[in-house]
Amino acid sequence: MSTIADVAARAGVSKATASRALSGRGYVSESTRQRVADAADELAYVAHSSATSLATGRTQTVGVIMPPVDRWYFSELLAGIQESLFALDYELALYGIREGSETRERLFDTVLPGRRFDGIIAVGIQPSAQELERLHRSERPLVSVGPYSEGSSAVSIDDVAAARIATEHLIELGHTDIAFVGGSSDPDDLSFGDAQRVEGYLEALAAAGLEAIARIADARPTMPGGYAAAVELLGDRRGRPTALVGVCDEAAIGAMIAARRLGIAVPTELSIVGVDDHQHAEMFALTTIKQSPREQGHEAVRLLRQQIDHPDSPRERTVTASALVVRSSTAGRR
Amino acid sequence: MSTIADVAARAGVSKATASRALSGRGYVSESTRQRVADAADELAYVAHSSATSLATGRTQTVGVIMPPVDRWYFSELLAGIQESLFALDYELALYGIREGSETRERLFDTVLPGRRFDGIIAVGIQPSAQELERLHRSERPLVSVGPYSEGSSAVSIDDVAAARIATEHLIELGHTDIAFVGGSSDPDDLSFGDAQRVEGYLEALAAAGLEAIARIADARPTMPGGYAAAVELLGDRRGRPTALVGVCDEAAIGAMIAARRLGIAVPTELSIVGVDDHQHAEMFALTTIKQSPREQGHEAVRLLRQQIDHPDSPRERTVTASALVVRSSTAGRR
DNA sequence: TATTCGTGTGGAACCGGTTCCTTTCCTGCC
DNA sequence: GGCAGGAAAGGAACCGGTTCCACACGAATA
Repeated sequence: MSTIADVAARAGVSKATASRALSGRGYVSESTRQRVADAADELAYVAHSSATSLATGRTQTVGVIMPPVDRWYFSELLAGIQESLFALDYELALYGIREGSETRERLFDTVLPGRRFDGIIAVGIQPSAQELERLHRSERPLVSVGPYSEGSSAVSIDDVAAARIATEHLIELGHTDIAFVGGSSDPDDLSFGDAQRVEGYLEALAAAGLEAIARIADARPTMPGGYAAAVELLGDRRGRPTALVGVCDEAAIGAMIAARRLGIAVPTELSIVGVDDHQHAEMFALTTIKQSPREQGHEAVRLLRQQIDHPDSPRERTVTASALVVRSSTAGRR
Repeated sequence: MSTIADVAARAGVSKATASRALSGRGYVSESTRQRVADAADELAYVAHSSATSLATGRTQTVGVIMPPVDRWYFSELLAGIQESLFALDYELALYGIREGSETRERLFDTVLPGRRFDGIIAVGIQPSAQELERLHRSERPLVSVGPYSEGSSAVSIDDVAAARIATEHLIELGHTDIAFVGGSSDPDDLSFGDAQRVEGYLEALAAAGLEAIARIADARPTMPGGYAAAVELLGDRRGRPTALVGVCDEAAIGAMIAARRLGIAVPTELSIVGVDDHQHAEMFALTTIKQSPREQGHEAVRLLRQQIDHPDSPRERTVTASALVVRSSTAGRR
């Protein structure tokens, strides 16, 4: 591998001039710029990123901390972040995080401070006060996706509103027995956004004076999770709700499949609404609240770059809109 | 942020000694080692990774190139790679790649040579001869997952065998009209493994003298893809096959849902078998061929590390086993 | 007693870039 | 003709680590 000294020697100039010629900063005559460029080409020279970042203090790398990407939302979000970063010539260092593991500790204590990332994107993470302090002390821009904490930029969907809108849709259709699929008795099991959705569901019920009928079924936010919970919920013919809100589309689809197997017609006997507008929602004709995680990824990068380029610019919070998409999994109560 | 010079000054020793004390290499008396450790603690010192890698030539970073993680297989694989790398204290730099984009060119020409990765894991990528040459010239260990190319280690599933076993299972059950869901008329649309699966299907038919009945339905390897293809395939009551092989479980499940909607009973009227043992397979009682992408991720890292630590060790190829898991989506032909 | 050897430590070079500062040269203006 | 100022280029310092080498010291060996 050739170094800039090799390039300089070949072009007959000093390292300083070669560096200026290649970066385009500072005075270099057109003819030598060309000579240096040719020399670099011939040697297939590519700057050593560690050397560059040591000299400049910028790593051109963004650290991304997120839960396992096995849910559609996260994989889409990651894709969005990836696209934007690649376009801006930033590298993406990925850290998976399992809630409550000691890996988390190591991450915040050693890894993040050691790698001098130009910025950090934290997805669905509610950092502890101590962790937040460590992050802020490092003075590096931080954008969080999902939870919002004072002092850093954030992009979030209004999960409360999303679930509220979904629930209101059912109420408007005349339903008075509406269950929620995808809560959890153990709040640690619930990601931040999911907890907010439970709240939105409860809010809508309360606003309609229906708080007494609230029923929250424990379920992981996955298709099998929704399936299992719905089997239980719908098994009792008598006490069965006439409508369901899924914590996410996966859970809602799982519930829909369970209903079909139990011979319960959707939407005539049971209305179902989800949240996300998952790629499968259309195929199941699922009424849902549309989110665009990919665009949220783009937005997160935009906010981060804003802070990297203008460290003194104020922190921003983007709340992306949620729109009801009515398909045919919901109908008026008979 | 404090540097090793600060630590050395505080402990009253030279930079050299401080470095040795912290890394544990070379002679340092126990008492000074302790003093240095204390000083580092007090200053919350963490080594600057760019400086370290410039000095040592190792970056403690592995580059991972993979398709978008929107398929279960890839997200599981990524999780496996992530776990193993984190445990070994390596960073993971992620690059998404869309087939045939010019991003790919930039990746191989500039990004990969510039970042001095200690190793590279390429997933589902068939590098061109030129790309391969660039990678090898950089002398960095390369492990590919999926495709296998001479001169680098690889971990792959035997996709041909997997689809063959799946097809043979149906043949043994007496089926003689077996279609494949998830081919593509445009081979560029097909990832490497998917193309192999088509081949395995054809092989099994040929071995049973059934090559004449081969029918391959174009479909993206997703649930909606399988659904759409199956709707078309099963729409014609007369010419409809009695069994289907899905290119992956997602496609197979999509087909299963299509069958249900069309009122075709599974497995009595239609047998379906998939490949992967996706997390949803159990819920749909899908007979399938089990893969363990997460373990493949672990294995890829193991192979890579082997090459990083012992550059002269021979290249290895691990082919992970596939086992038929019989559930209740397949039955004998009536 | 002189030599060797194993420890412990510091100075300085080095990794490969970037950038500050200085010098030289040339053009334009008073 | 003298001087200011801008363009072009090189020398050297610097970023923050690691490591080679030299040196000092005490104990063991000849």
